[in-house]
Amino acid sequence: MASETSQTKQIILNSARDIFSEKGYDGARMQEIADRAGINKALLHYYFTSKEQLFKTVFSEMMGLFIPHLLQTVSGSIPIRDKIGMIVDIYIDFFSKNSFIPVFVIREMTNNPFFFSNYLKNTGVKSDRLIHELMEGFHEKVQKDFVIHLIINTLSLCIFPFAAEPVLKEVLFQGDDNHWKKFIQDRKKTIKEILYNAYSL
Amino acid sequence: MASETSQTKQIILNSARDIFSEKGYDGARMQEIADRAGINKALLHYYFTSKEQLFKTVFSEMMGLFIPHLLQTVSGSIPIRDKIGMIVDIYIDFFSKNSFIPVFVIREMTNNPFFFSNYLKNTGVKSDRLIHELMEGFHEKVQKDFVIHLIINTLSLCIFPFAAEPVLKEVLFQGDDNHWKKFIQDRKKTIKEILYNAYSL
DNA sequence: GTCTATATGGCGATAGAC
DNA sequence: GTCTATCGCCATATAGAC
Repeated sequence: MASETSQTKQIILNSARDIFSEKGYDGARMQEIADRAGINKALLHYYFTSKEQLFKTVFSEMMGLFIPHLLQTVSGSIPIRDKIGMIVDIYIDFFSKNSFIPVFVIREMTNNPFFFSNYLKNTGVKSDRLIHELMEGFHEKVQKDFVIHLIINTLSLCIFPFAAEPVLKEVLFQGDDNHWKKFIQDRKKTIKEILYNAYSL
Repeated sequence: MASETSQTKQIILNSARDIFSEKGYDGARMQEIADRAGINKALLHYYFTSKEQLFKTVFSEMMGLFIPHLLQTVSGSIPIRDKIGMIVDIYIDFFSKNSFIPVFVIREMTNNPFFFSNYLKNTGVKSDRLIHELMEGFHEKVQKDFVIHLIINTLSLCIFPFAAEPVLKEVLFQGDDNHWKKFIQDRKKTIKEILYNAYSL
């Protein structure tokens, strides 16, 4: 029946998400995805005709987990200081619980940059409009590149630590997971201070 | 003769570096590496017994291109402000010319974190000593985590933009490469200002 | 050292029974 | 919807001539 169907499909998607996150598109094996889902390869191909189609579905699902919330915050009519603060909180909290996403996004964005920009295009995101909304948030007149630096600085400070987590945790904290978790929570405050300072907010 | 030998070997390594950078370990094909080197697969296996061995050689060679210079700067006896300034310049200049390295490092560090921490271990890098050297660079007494934030902030601001380059260039600059290059040169100044500001240097 | 040819295994995908 | 069995291809790696 229909509910059984979609349940199996969702189990496959969860399994695929885990494997693609861990191994990347090229490293992932359909067999491994099937194993983790507790089914066989044939059934996998019954629901998703190809590996690429499965991947695209997983990719869109992942983006949908945090992009809409983020866009809504950027477009909101609150002061720019609060916008930045909220975005930092959203990013750090979300990536703390889903630390595989930054790794996934960076790896696949370099493997196939058009998956990402097409996703944005298809969901109707206009980067130019977002940039102008942020520009208008400043009291004085600011240049476009000024705001782009702000965007990239925020993304860098929030995303990079998670992308590099395995090595940073190992090298700087000798693999101590509790220390790492505490450090990441500290980071919300640290990043906000840096950005408020840098942009006199 | 010996010089011919090592010349072929070096051509293979250059070729392998390009392909591994572009496609990652799993995406890279021995055939493609051989093609770009202008030889055949059999000869490739004559010089490097396995794909993994070839990869490890390339990886170490890449790390050797910028890690030593960086460590030397951190351990130097110059004021901390100058250290940070120099590190930012080194990173941005080097990655501008070798933009494949951040992508490569992030992808492979997540695929196999121990390649990286083993590399550091084998080259005798003591992260704890580096942290303490930086701590002593501040006039007032600072906590260890304070310096670790500084390190991660610097790495984030310098590395992330290159790791995300394909998407950022497409989404924020509509693929305009000249604008991107100009923007990256600006970034040296921007990053230094942010860090000097954040740490009252 | 460098080549052609081939072994060997694994992977994505399909056929077809139930 | 779910399974077993298998096809066809491609990738790494090796054998062996020159």
